[in-house]
Amino acid sequence: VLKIGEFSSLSGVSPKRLRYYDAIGLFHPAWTDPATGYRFYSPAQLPELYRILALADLGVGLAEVAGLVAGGDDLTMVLRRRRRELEAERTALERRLAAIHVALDRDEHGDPVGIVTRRVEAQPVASLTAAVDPGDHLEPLFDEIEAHVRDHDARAPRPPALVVHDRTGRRLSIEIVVPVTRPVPEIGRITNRMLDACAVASLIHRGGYDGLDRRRRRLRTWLRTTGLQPVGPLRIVYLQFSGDAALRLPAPFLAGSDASFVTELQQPIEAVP
Amino acid sequence: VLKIGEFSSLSGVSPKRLRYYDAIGLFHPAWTDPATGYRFYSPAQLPELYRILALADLGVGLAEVAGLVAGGDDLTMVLRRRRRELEAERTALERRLAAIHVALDRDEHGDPVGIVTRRVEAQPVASLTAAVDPGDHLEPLFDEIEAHVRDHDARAPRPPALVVHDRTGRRLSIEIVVPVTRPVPEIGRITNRMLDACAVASLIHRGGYDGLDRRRRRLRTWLRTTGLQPVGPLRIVYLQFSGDAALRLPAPFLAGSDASFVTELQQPIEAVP
DNA sequence: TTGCTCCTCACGTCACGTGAGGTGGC
DNA sequence: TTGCTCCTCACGTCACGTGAGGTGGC
Repeated sequence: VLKIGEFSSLSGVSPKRLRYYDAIGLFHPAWTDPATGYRFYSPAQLPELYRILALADLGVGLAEVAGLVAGGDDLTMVLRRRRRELEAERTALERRLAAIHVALDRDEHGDPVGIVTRRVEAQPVASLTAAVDPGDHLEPLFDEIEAHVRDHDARAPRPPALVVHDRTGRRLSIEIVVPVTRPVPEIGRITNRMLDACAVASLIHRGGYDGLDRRRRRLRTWLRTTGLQPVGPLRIVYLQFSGDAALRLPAPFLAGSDASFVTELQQPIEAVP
Repeated sequence: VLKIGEFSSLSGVSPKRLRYYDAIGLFHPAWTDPATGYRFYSPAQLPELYRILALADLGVGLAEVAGLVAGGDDLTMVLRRRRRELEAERTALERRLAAIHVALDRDEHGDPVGIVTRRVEAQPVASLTAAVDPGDHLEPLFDEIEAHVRDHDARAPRPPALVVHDRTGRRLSIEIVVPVTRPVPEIGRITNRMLDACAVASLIHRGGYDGLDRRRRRLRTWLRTTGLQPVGPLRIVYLQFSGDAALRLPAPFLAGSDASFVTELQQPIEAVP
C-alpha cells in the first residue's frame, strides 16, 4: 500500500536497491501491479527487510542472506564463519597499516617503498655449501659450481642465489645454489637438491653489494613491524650480476656495471597469501 | 629477454596480471615483438614492478599507483590518505565484529538478528509534549493530537512516533509527533516543528507493547558493544498500530491485532554511514 | 496539462581470473 | 609433427549507482 518511494524513505533503503532485491528474489513487494509494474510495499514488511539489512551490514553475501531468510541455513554457523573471515581481514588490515607505517618512516628518509610478500616456486638446483669468514670473496665458489654445471650442460635459465645458513661462531655457513635442468654429478662440495617452495618477504636492491647490509636490516625491521615470522635462511638472488663469459651464464641475468646490478633479498616466512 | 611465463615465475606475478598491467599502461614489457605480439621482459625491470606491487599490496588503486610511478604524485600524501582510509575500515570492521558478537550471543537465546544503522530524513510534524508517570496510558494524548491534525486536514501519510525525552524525578517528559503536510494551528500543548534528520541505530519489534522494554535494553547493549554514542532522545515509531476509525489515520500503518503490531526503536547516534 | 514518480534496459565499478579459440617456436 | 607457450577477445565477479528514454497518476 506504499509506493516504492514512500517505502524507501520509511526504511532508508534506496528504490534502486529495493528493485534490485526484488530482481534477485531476496525481498519482494507485497504486491506488484501487473499492468503498470508498480511495486507496492507494506510497513508490515519492515521486520523482514531489516533482518536482511542487518545481515548485509555484517558483510554476509546476499546469496547467503537469501539462504538464511528462506530458513534453510543455520544463522549461527554463517555468523561464525563470517567472524573468522572478518578476523582474517583484520589481520591483513593491521599488516597493511604496519607496512604503511614503515613506508612513511622510510619515505621521509628518502627511501622508496618496495617490500612485497609472495610465493616462490620450488626448483631443482646444484648446491655448494661452505663455511666462510665475513668479508671473504665468494666469487671463486660461484665460479666453481657454475663451471661444473656448465660442463654438464645443465644450466637452467634462472638466477643463482646465495642461501645464508647459520652463523657458527664467527664463521658463516653459506650455500650457493645454481638452477639446473637436471642433476649434475656430485663431486666434492657439490650436491643436487630441491630448493623448497615457500612464502617470502622480498626486497629488491639495485646497485653494488655494499648497500646490501642496510637492506637486510630494513627487511628485518619490516618483518618485525608487520608481525611476520621468519621461518628459514635468507636467500640472496642475483637478478642482474656479472661473471666470466667463459661460464656461459644465462644472458638475461647479466649486467654491465655495479650500478645496474639487481639483487633480491628473500626472507622465507610463514604462509601469508 | 624473458618470455612472459619465465618473467612470471621469476616475479611471482601471473601472466594475466602482467598482460593487464601492460594493457592499462602501468607496466610494459621491455620489448614487444610487433609480428607475434609476444612480450619480453628483463630482470632489470623487477625493481619497478616490485614498487608497483608494494603499493598495490597496500591497497592503493592502480590509477593512483600509475600516478606515483610516473613521478607526478607525492608518495607521502598518498600513503597518509591510504592510512586514514584503512583506519576508517578498521573502525567499521571492529563494529561488525562487535555486532556479530552480540548477534551470536542473542542467537543462542533464540532472538533473530535485526539491528541496523541508517539515516532518517527530516520531516515536519505536529508535536504534543507532556510529563507522564511510567504506566500512564498515552492513548488519550495520541487521540488529542491526531484529532487536531485531522480537523485541519494536514495528516501526512507517515507513521506517528513517541520521543522519549528526559526523566525528571519519577516522571517522564515525552513528546508525541504526528507527520503533517503543513503546519496546524498551535493550541494548548500542540506546536509545529521539524523533526531533525539524523543517523539512528534501529531495532524493529513485532507484537504487543509489553515486549518493548526488553528491546530497549537490547538496543542499549548493542550500542555499548559496538561503541556507538547515543546523541539524542529515543524515538519510538509506530509502523503498524491501531486507532479509532474516526481519526482517519493513514491506512498503510493500521493493523488489526496486537500480534501484528510493528514498532521501530530509533536511537539517534553520531553519524556512521 | 504540468510535474513528479515510476518503469525497464544498459552500462560502469575494480583488478583481475577463467575459459574459448587460435597461433608461434623448439 | 607434437606439446607447450603465447596471443587476443569476451565474459564473470559483487551489490548496487548512474544515466537514458519512456510511461502512469494526481
